[in-house]
Amino acid sequence: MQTTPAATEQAPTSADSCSAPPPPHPRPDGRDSYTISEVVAFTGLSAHTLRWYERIGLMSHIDRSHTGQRRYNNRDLDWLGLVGKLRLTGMPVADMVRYAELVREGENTYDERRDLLVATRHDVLARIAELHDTLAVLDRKIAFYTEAGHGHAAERAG
Amino acid sequence: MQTTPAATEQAPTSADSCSAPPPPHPRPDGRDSYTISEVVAFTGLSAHTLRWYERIGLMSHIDRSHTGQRRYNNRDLDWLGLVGKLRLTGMPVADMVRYAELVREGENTYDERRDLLVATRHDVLARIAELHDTLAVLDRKIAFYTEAGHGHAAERAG
DNA sequence: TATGGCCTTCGAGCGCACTCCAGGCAAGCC
DNA sequence: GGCTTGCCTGGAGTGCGCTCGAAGGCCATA
Repeated sequence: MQTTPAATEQAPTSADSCSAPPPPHPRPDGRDSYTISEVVAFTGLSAHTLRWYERIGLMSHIDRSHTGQRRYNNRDLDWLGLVGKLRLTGMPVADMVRYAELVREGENTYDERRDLLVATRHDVLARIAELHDTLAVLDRKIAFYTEAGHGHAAERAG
Repeated sequence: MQTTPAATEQAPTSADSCSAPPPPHPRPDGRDSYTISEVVAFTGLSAHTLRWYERIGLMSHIDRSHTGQRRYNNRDLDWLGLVGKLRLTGMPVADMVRYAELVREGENTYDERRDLLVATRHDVLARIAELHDTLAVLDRKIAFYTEAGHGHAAERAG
């Protein structure tokens, strides 16, 4: 954020709020049991994806109704929230599965879990730095095109 | 960077410097013609990828030696630098190809190019914000595990 | 009873961004 | 000439993260 010389941070345009759909997480009300379609609504993930997460061990087995249907609880939703965040960092699903396994193994994996999160944290910092770099490049190019549009087209830009 | 209460920024561990290979861009010396393998060394991309970029129109046709081998020039390297940055933003290759086409079409596409870059800039800001969010989550969890490791394991964390 | 809707499982398919292979040519060196 | 190295081409293959389809179960409402 601080590396951007050009362009004050104007209020999000409509196009902007489009690009980031309003958080599909209106979240629970007071219950602790949700059907898969409710979780779809909360998380924005597809039912297929939710079932797939369970199959690959990214989620522990979900409670079932007497008819065998999945009933997600608030802890499951919390977990999905974390998974969503980790996904944003670009962490491979396999690594998230690893973390999930550590959680299932119990408290004696605290150290390993911490290490994993710390490593992820470093990655995130690195990605943020990269993005700031990129932002600087974009700002230079945008400035160029803005200049050029204002009349005197001069040097050529990629 | 500013959202991190826990964990002082210790010197990168060896594992860390591994995860981010030192910039594979020692860049040119004084020439303006490079073989594909030199470009591989500069960019860290594979020769396969470089040829593929050309095939799909992400790079304009590269000069050839009298024997038909590719000879990249400094402008090509600059372009690859930009492509590398855009790639970091998660921009799809197809969009980059679109931008490349605009560049090839000439100066009358300045406005459209600018629009595209501005849109990308918004995306980048959004991603940075997401990553800061994620960082906050990671820091909370890391703090929890650090606490817990120091003796009193209490509440349970995901 | 039947219709619709949402659920189940298993397994195949898809889109993206590469990645690799087979087969071949040209140049340089012994 | 023979060998190696480096590059060429077109096209097939890979890995990831979903995404979808087929075939069927359960159950509420008409």
